[in-house]
Amino acid sequence: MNHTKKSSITNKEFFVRKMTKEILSGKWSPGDRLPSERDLAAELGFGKTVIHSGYEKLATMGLVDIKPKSGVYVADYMKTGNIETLNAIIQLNGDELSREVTVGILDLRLAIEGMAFRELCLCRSEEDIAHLRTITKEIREISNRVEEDELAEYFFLWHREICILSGKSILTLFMNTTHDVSIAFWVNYLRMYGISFAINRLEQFIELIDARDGEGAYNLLAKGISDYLAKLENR
Amino acid sequence: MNHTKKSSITNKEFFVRKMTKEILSGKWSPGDRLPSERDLAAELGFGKTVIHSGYEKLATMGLVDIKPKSGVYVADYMKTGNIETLNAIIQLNGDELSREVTVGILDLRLAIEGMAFRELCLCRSEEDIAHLRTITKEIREISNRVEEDELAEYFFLWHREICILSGKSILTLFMNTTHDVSIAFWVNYLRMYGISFAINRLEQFIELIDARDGEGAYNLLAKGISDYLAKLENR
DNA sequence: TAACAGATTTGGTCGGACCAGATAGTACCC
DNA sequence: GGGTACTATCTGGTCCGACCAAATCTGTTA
Repeated sequence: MNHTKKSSITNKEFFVRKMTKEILSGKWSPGDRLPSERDLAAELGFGKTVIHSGYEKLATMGLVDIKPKSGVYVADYMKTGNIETLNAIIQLNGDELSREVTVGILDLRLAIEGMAFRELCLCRSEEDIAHLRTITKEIREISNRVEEDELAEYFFLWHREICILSGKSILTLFMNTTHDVSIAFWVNYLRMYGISFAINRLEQFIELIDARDGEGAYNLLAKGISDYLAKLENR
Repeated sequence: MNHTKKSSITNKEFFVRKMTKEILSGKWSPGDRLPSERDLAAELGFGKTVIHSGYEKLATMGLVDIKPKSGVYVADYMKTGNIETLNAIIQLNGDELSREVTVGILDLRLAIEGMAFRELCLCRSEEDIAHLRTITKEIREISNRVEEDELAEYFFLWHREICILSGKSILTLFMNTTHDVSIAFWVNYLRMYGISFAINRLEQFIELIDARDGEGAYNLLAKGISDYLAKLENR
């Protein structure tokens, strides 16, 4: 059983990817009944356990509805899907974000991070500032020797750190929920503005937090977002 | 194998709940290595498949990290968790929402639904208005004969309908992501304001959408949220 | 002390079995 | 002909015990 890409891919993963592609490409329509676990197991040569587990995964991705003792049906995922569904769609499209998706993400980021910035400015300690400076310095050091995917991850972690330091753990949990979709955004962002500009922006945020200027940090975030959207527009 | 509570509870559910309690109660610390699938299976008298499946579930809840061929480790869930983690925490606390969580949810709702209201006011058709009136009428009719949980579900669906009708499917996906946590909110809301007030509020929204007054709808939403928080404060 | 090789432990997979609810077909009765 | 009750079958859900390959540990060797 060789799946060409990685020999480490499991049968479950293979099945999940196969079905994801089939569903998102429109081979099946919402409401369609998918083959039973037994039939698929026999057809693909996998165990029923694998198909069962795979269907469960697809259900958490919002792509199928499992009706016990009845069957597995393609979900109306544009109505009932969730972030996981969005992640699947983005991955299939090769990390290309539509403008609509981008606007949606940035609106959420403004809500989440804006709140985090304000909270952090109220409670930030000297250690917090020092910590932010340290990880920013680290990003600058590694920035010219890592892939853009990895760098995007670091930028995500930097902004998540704001949520963590703010002490409002609920913000961190929401932030993590948008992880995959945020990475796709950061890759685009870094391509558009360049690494140097992006890191400078991080340092500007730190200065504002150091000065306990919550409104300033919020406004800088809002301005950065509207600039990005404008630049995206006349590209 | 009798678990006293419900005879219908599966071994997998039993295991997941047990581990969820143990992890969230602090019996294990982030980074701790949990017992191997085999050991737990032997200890609890379950099959290894059950434990395996249970660990997978706990991983999607963000409570554990599974390192293949190595072991299962308790995740630093307050840093790396997601919405699923939040759902687990809320369920363990008996659907009681802390003020911090409530504020976080409402901030997100304002971002998501506020955008949906504005978009809908730009593109709403006569059919949209008629549809909203219909489902609102349905809610009024069933409101005195269903459980509060079910009614909360209807209120969630009403607000999700705003996202769907707005045509911005990304908003719907985000909205669905907050489902569980939103239900907990709506139960609280309906208890606090009463059913009649809540339904009247829905009808006010419809009038504003009919008049294409996006700002008005946004402001009404924002006012409703700040009122709710204020009422929550001096309770 | 460092590196290699084998034994052990680990999560992942598999297929066969059983359960109980859903479903559809059939025979029956009014 | 239309409704009803029964039954055979199909479904997802669960469970077990065995096997696999990779990660890890251990003890020996150079």
